[in-house]
Amino acid sequence: MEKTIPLSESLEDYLETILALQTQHMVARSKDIAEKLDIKRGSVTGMLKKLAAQNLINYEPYGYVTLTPEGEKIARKIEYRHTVLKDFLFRILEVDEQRADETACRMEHAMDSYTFRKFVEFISALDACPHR
Amino acid sequence: MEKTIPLSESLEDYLETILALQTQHMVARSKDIAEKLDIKRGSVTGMLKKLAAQNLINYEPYGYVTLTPEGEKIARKIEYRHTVLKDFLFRILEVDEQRADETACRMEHAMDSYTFRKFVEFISALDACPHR
DNA sequence: ATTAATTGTTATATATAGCTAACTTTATGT
DNA sequence: ACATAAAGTTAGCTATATATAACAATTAAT
Repeated sequence: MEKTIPLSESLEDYLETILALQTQHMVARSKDIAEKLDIKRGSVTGMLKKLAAQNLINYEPYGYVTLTPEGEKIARKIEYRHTVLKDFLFRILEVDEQRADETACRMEHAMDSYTFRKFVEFISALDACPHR
Repeated sequence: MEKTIPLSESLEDYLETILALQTQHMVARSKDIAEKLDIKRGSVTGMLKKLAAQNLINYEPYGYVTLTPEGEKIARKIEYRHTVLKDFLFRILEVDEQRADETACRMEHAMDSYTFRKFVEFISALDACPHR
């Protein structure tokens, strides 16, 4: 049983970004991670090592980065939250898309799983309600 | 025009806590701030200096702490967000109160003012809707 | 195949925010 | 008033996450 240290927001963002890049290009390159997160290349290396140390990514120096199954699980969770939150902000609150995206990015780390589940139920109920 | 450096989440939490203590006891004591935030006394001093340096609190070594008008303005904003978010989580999502409180604590820093305004409008509309 | 450009890494430095432990100041109890 | 307790401060340490700049490896171009 590997102890599951809760990940920092930063590390969660890295996983989410790696998933997105992997989806587009099969693998993630350090440079692209840096660009997406608006972080310098040099800083990325250290974070990749941390993720690798926790078995969340496959990382070899100078190699491509891919998610391990555990890493992908977490990344998909964050990605899902991002999608749901952005949809709420954009479609329901009618916030402009860029702002919705940025705000979702921050909010996605703030809810525990239980609360998030309740939130999803709430949105479903809302969408099912014909009176709006 | 003082440049308004955006405050860190931590500093916002300090202001919010100081407001709460000030409301209860007229002034805030370092020890009580430490307790509320679950942070050691020693750590609080440094943060109070930062807040004082930005003119958000009145701070004299060994003295009581109070909010300046600017500090109070920010503190009330955060407090309001906390209230609204907690209410949403507790009353609407039906998350238990403690969890609602903790989650509100994290979410209150994640929304920009515009998005939050939209959120408040949304909740008002929701409460006004008789079909639920 | 060399050279040049790009990408990745390393080492060092910075900022934030926390802790501990020793110390100082202020407040309390008798 | 004096001793003790409580509160506040300080200095030094830690961890996280970033940046910069020099260097190494890889890739691309001719």
